[in-house]
Amino acid sequence: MDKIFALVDCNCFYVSCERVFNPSVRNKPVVVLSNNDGCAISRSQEAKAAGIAMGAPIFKCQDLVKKYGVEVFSANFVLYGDMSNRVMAVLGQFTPNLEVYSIDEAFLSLQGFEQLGLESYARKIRSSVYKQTGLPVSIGVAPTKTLAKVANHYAKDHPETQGTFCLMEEKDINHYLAKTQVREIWGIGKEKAIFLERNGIHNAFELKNAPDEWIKKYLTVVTLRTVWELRGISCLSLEEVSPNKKAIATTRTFGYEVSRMEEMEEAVAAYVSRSAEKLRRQKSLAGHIQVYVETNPFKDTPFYRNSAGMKINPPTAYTPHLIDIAKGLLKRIYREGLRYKACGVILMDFTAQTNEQEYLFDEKYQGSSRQRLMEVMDRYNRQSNSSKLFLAAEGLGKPWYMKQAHKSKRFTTRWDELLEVKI
DNA sequence: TCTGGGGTCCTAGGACCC
DNA sequence: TCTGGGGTCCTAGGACCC
Repeated sequence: MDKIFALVDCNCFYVSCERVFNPSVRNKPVVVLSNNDGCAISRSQEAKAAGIAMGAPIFKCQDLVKKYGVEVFSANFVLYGDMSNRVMAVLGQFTPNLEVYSIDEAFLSLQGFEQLGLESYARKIRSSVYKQTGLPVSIGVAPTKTLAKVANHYAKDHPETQGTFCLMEEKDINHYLAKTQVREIWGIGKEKAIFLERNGIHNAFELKNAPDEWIKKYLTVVTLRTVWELRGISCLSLEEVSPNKKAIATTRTFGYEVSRMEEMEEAVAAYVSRSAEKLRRQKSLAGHIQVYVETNPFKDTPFYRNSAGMKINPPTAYTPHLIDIAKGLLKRIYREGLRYKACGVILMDFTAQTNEQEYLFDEKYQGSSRQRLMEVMDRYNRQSNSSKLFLAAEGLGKPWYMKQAHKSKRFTTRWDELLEVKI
């Protein structure tokens, strides 16, 4: 039986989340900023129309913000993560086969639902998500994931579709592929688009008909899969169980430029802690750790970036041990007198927690009591939705912490931040 | 003054081995 | 003067995604 994929994608997700709890910004231009209140990473239609580009540094848009009365929010990922879970729960009511692809997107298998009418089923999904979460979504339906993306874009950009679009017939598919630029295809980025256009391939229909050998030779098997998907041959299947991560990174820019070693150490310790929490959540041990630091790349002063990594043998998920190693790595790359703008910690080479090996000689990090300590910290912080329990190495004040001047409340995950309705 | 963060996969090239 | 060939593993970097 032929496959049928639906791609459900939330419209300007972060902005829409803010609008659910703040009706006063519903018909206004709205942007949500990246960490540290840096760039615009989510924009309402009105903000796009006002000329605020995706990823634009907000300080460069102050004129537009003032002129159009743009409402500006700091990123509130706790809120967005919780809203995302709610959307996914609604989608789960409509199919047993669901892949959560990102915080604001999911692929659904609609195989077996044809007799209900794909068009009307998609409309039902869309209205249910809106009714139960307050979030608007667009839905594209097609025989492959890549074509579902095409259909989804069309639904999003054309109001007459009312947010849903099915692309199931060969004739329709060819028609819409001819109207799709190669750069808009899922999997074709800037570099590949330039290469394709230089070789006379401008739209998705032309790419669909390009010779396999030529694609494979110059654009690797990855793009060949994309081409097959455009032909309606499904190469990318539904990944219903999300596999464990192969790398876990915590990297941040600072609220201000940091020079002192002690502050750098605190930041590294804090980022190790965040990474190790995620590591333990997926029940893994890290066999390699990488630390990097960098100065502000936008300044005239010479840019410095350096990283150091180390094998961890035997692998561990014990935060104090990881912090010790990370601090040692930091010492190797830290240069006195520089002003650092960011640093990061990356854990990788994971093994399963059940394979934990005992230390033969070094007893400092050994023993089940250490593991229990981590379990207790994780459980408490998770249940209280906070990071009240943390290691002193992270520092108390965290003066280097990112700026978040326009942050909304955690309406859905904190009792003390619930939405108040005044009558 | 102010410029995000977190992932995956693939390839090329070097080191090393027999 | 002439100086093999094939395999694996690791790392860095590119390209892409949201």
